[in-house]
Amino acid sequence: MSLRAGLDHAAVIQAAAELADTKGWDSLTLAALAEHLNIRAPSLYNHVAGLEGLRRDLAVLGYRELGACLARATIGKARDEAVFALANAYRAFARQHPGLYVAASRAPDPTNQEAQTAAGEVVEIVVAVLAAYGLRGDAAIHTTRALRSALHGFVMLEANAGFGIPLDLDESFRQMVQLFLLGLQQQTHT
Amino acid sequence: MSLRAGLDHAAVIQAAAELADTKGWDSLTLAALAEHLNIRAPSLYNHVAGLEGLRRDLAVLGYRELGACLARATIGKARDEAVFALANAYRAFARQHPGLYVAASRAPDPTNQEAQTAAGEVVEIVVAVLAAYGLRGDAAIHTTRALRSALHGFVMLEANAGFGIPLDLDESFRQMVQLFLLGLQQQTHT
DNA sequence: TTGACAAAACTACTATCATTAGCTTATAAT
DNA sequence: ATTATAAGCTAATGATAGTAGTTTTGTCAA
Repeated sequence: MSLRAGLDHAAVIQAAAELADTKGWDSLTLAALAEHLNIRAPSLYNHVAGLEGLRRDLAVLGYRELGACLARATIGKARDEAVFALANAYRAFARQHPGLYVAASRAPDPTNQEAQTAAGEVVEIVVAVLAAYGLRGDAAIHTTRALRSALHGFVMLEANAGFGIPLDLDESFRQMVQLFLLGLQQQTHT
Repeated sequence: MSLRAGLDHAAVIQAAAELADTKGWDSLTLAALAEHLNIRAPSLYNHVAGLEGLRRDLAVLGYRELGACLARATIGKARDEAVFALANAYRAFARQHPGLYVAASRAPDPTNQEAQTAAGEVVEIVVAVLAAYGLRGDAAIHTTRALRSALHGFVMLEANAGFGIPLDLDESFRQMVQLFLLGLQQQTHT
């Protein structure tokens, strides 16, 4: 075993993701991360561009993992079945990776091509699922935004205990997706 | 003019709201607030219970102002007209008061009756608007959660520049509310 | 095998911020 | 006028991010 920690960029980001998921996004500090990795805080600057850089890099990991999760869930499915699978996978990801999800809910760095691509792929999956309803062009974008808003809003409110009343959240989520699908059906009918 | 600043709790919270709205939620620090008020940071502890207490108190102001805003917008309206008015007022509030909105999107302090009441009144307005569609009991709660999720998700994504593509956001928002109403109509038909 | 180089880690330091403790003084009620 | 309270203050501590400069280690080529 070497005396040096032997970290690289990926290992640091991975450790940061674990820390954010277990201790919370707000508790992800360079000091805590350094302690977790058994190095001194300034050594982290060899791998990430400060706290902001760490958060940006974590966002990219978040886009990728969320995208992979959604792709896995929707493969081989279509229309309502695909939408339900997408929605459930989205919510499951946010619950299993609360810190990484928050990281991924930040806007991708406009100057970073990798970030743009990874974030774009998440959107593409939603667009692809909705394409089965005949949505194209602007209509596809508007509807994608609606679905994303509902999913994002729900998981954020859930994570923040924003729903006060103790009524089954699983059922609320199912009904929300169902409501979206009913509306979609009506909209594409006309 | 007195030598003493003569602040009280309300004035401090009000100043904090302005600071959060103009400089951003993350820039709301006790140091910045104290400077803005021309006092020293420790003096703030005469009015609020630290940074966390300030945020909790700001949340209460947020619930109240948001509730008043929504009530004003929906008074004298019913059904689809009321839902559109509510949604537009909700989004307008989040845009005009980005800091206060973030404060209000935190869960109300369970030990603070005032916070619970203020937050509850916001939910009550949404429930009341949806009551016109014959929703009662659990169904009303599920549907309220769906609408809140969509609204919250949209305004948060909008505030974080989360919608990458440069396509008219006003139109996206209108279509999202329309989609919700179409679904609602279908759901309550059966 | 050895030696040089780049990377990874370190120490030491500064600045900002939240927070506590304890002191001072303005103000308002008596 | 006196006094009690509350609003402000200074001073100090501890956590954190970040910078500068140094040491050390692993690797790779001579």
